Amino acid sequence: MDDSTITLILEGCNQARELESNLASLVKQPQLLYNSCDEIVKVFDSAKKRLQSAYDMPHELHPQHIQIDPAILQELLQSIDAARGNLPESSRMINVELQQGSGGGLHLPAMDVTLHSAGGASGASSSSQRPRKRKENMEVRVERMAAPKIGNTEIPPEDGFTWRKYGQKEIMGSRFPRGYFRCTHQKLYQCPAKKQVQRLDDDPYTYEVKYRGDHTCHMSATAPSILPLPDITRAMTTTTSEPPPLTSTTSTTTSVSSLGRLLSMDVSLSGGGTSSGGMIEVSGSGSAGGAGTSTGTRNYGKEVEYPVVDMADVMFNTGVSNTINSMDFLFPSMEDKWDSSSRDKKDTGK
DNA sequence: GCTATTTGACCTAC
DNA sequence: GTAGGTCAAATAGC
Repeated sequence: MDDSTITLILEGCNQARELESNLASLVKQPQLLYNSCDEIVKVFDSAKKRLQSAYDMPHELHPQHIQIDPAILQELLQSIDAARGNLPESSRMINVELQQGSGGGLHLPAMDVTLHSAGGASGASSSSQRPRKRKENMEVRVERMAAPKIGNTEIPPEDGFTWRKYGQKEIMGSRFPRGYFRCTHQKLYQCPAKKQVQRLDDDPYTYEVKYRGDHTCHMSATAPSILPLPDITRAMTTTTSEPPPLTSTTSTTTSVSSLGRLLSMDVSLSGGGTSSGGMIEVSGSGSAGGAGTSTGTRNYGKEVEYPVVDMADVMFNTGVSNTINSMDFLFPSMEDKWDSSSRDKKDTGK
């Protein structure tokens, strides 16, 4: 390997570290943050090209996939939605590919995500249920998640939030009952987020999860952990899973695509596309939708921590980082989260 | 004792 | 009137 390539890589690492050290201030300046990311990507991209030509590497390596806390992904999508702005309806399709991994760390199940406005009159419901007018014009997000095929398949898939079950009901025409959950922090932070979890009749190993309302618990200064958008690297792990099928999307110019490149995942805006297994499909005119995130969560009292990788790890897809770096200052500690949780007293006085 | 889950009853949109 | 959604008392687990 020639020295110039190594120099280039080191330069990229330096820029990444610089970005890391300035991240706290850059989060308030999205444009600068974008530029910094773009510069780093360019440097690594250049190094990659040199390696490709020098070692006769295939020009398109198998994309390695980063697993993202779905909650963080939601926030990412929220930002994407905001960035998308006035794009025509037909251009609002965003495809994000999630790969069900087999390596270490928390591996999130492949899932389909569909966003649509609950108040939208034109959007025909995918279900046969009659439309039900909501009291609040809340956005409804529908996700499909794979249930564990071993162990307790009754446990809904982890999604990065803490939920409290408040009801379960047999649904007409469905073999499985529907579970009703609301955010654990509903009382403490008036968080309106709710979700419904139901197993599919035709596929008991798949859950359909409907999310209503946005998490506001993270907006409180004392709220449990939530990550600002740029912190998505916090919740990413790399995986050496099987090469996925290529996504067929037509990119349009947007910061999203660069962000996707940065994250080594396929993120693009397209004028169409289909949703298939493992594909996240976002459509509709989302507003302030998008739930918050957390770096860890409890599910039925069990906490799961999301592994962390360095940005350089992300870029090189090494997935070998085991260091908790200085980015930590950006994130509320799990201790804080638990302190908050412990303050979430039982809802009394009903 | 505190918190989460279960589950029958009740409320509400359609 | 019916089905979906929510409440809240009872219960379980730590």
